[in-house]
Amino acid sequence: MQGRGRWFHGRIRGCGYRLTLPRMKIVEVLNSSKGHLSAEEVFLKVHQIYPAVGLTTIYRTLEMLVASGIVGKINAGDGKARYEFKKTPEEDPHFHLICKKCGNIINVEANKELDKHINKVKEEYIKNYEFKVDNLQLRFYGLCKNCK
Amino acid sequence: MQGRGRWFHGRIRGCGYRLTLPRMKIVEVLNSSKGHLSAEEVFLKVHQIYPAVGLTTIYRTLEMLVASGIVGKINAGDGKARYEFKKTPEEDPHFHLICKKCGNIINVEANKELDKHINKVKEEYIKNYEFKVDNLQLRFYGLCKNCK
DNA sequence: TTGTTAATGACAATCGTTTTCAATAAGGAG
DNA sequence: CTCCTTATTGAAAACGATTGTCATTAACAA
Repeated sequence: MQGRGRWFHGRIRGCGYRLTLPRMKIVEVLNSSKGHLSAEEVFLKVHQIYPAVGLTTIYRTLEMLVASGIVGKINAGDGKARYEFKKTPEEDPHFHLICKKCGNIINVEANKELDKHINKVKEEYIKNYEFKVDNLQLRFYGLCKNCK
Repeated sequence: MQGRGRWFHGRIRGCGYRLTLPRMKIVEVLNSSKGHLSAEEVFLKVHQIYPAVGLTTIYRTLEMLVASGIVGKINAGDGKARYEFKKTPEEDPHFHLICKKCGNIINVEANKELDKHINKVKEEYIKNYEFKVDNLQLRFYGLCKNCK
């Protein structure tokens, strides 16, 4: 990630946003964190390396990063949104296992076979319902290894 | 729905809840409404036929109905939960088309083929991640006919 | 009919998120 | 490098959906 430069810096500039200190710190934290973080979790982590940051800036920057396609946002249903850094600029289709108890979110690879079938019905829906599909989410709710 | 009695009355009693007037009115509204209603939309509709009702009761009753399996709850990501009445006591697997603009939710039938494949990967996840899957959601986000 | 207790409704409180606004800093023009 | 415009910032207040509190009411078992 150091070698060919950080793709997301260019992406931020390319989308017409300024490359500011708080933004760099926020992306840095997201980049070095595993899993899906809530806005407050991001705030706490950023605050450790850049105490001047405000929670408002976290929210605004996260929205900006989502709009730029650098960060994914998912709403698991517990009232707080969670954000995950995208490792690559390309779309990387994956699904989620969401633990009803601890709220933890696990990424799972998009099975080729399944992916094909989902895309088939997607085309059907576009035709039958005249619905323009931008993106889709497949989620499995239940109990994770630790919470069972 | 009149013929063999209202299955949900028995279900409510069976789950240990009392059959009260506000509850009957709320289920009546849900039963006769098409689509997915927010708590406030339910409140406004119930208020027309039973003005004494309070918003708090709407929320509490909706949660109770979800817990009883009479109503489905879905969180489309716009900050407000939506509720839909289940026509039958059995699970009726279906997916959702969610309009990013107007927030409208369209139910679509669960394609047999797709359903089979989803269940296959579900079994995989249960094995590979030791994750107990209770239920799943497949959503397609985009623009509906009217909003395109 | 009565007594117990769940359910109700008004109101306040909570929580995540957004808005407002004056102060600051990014980065293009010169 | 310096200046100037304008996006960005942080603190605080506002917001909207939902939940808690509590005294009053009504289900329904006895």
